[in-house]
Amino acid sequence: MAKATTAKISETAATGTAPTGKRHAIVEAAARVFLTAGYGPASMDAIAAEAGVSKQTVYSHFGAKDALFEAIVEDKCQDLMGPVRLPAVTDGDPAKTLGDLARRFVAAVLTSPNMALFRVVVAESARFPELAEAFYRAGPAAAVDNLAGYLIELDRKGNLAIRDAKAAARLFFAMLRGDIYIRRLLDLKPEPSAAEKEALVGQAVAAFLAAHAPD
Amino acid sequence: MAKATTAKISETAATGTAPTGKRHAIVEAAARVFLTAGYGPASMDAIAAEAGVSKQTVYSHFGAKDALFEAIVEDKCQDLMGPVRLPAVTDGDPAKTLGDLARRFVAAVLTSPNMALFRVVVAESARFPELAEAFYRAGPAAAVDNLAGYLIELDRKGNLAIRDAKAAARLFFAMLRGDIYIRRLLDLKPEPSAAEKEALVGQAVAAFLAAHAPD
DNA sequence: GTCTATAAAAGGATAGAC
DNA sequence: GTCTATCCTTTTATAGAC
Repeated sequence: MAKATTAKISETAATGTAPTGKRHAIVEAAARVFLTAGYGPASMDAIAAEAGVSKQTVYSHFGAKDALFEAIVEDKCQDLMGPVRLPAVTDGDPAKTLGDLARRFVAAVLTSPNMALFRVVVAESARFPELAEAFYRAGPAAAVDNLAGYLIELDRKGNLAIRDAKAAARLFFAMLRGDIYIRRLLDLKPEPSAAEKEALVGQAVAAFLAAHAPD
Repeated sequence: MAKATTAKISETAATGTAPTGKRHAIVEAAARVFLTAGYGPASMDAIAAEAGVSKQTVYSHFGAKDALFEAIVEDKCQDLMGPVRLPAVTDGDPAKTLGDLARRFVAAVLTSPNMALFRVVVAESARFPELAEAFYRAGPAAAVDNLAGYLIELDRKGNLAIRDAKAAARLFFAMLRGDIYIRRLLDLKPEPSAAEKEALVGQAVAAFLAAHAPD
């Protein structure tokens, strides 16, 4: 409750609306509320309270509830694919490279915040089609494109036999999602343990390599 | 608007609340509204209007909104796994048997009504955990159990090398869901064409057989 | 820019007549 | 059992003072 009288330190920075620090607080609070409660049940009052500001301040910054929601989701979509990207140079053992990628994929994707984001985007896909599109492009599609490039390379080298690189990449990630992805979506299971993740990775990589063995 | 004066024909049938025909109308209307709009936005007024009855009649039959929702979802969960079940005798070619199962799976699961059901169950998994559990058991889990039995049989006969039957069955269905399942969840794609389904089936069955080839 | 009220509407649930 | 009319809470959004 104790409030500093003059906390206006860094406000002449950005171009448009100055990030007074309150704007940041609103964004973080809105993310928490939207991702735990969902779009409908998340009230602007709850968001304002969580951010420690008045409701009018929220409206001053974002105008309306749907605009705030869009801002939050688009923001979260930014760092979806960060961890799930192959390194620039991939000259090692394909099994190891794919295993590393798979490990990063399950570690990032099955995370609770990530599942919460996906859940709310799915739930609101009818009302916010652009967000569904943005999520898919920033997440699954980006991952597929990234891997497909590597698979073409492996095919060229003769390490694997890949007919349709994108189809193969999709299959790879589908195997990695596995059944756990469904259970995570339905909130039936907590984040998998390290052992479970490793089992998932091992099964998927082995199956993928067997399915695309050369000759 | 024209209403028959005496439409009470079959009401002394069931045990508890008599299915006057209006109850059935309410169930069908509620299913439509809940599955298209989602739980929150689906208003009891809209359901009553869609069913052509008064709101009080809806409350007389189901008591509250959440009870109605549970009744609808549990009802829809009944016929989830109907098509996706192996026949009693499975003595043919494993590739063909698996292909048939896969075809029925994608035909049933990727259906719009089915996706709508899954979407709403996912969205409300926090508020209705029992429904999420019921859905998983009636759908994915039942499919896995059913297939796992057949896979054990194939392993015994030496047709395939299956270490963990349930894990293998989960992998099979995960491959079948593929990337399209995500796009369908996000409402980015309509129901896949026959050719797309066949491609999905072919890819999954081939990969599965390769991954579990004996020797 | 930020706050404290307040307006205006929607929706879940109930009362009481028939 | 069914309907019409109503209550009451919640929630989005705005008005006006500082």
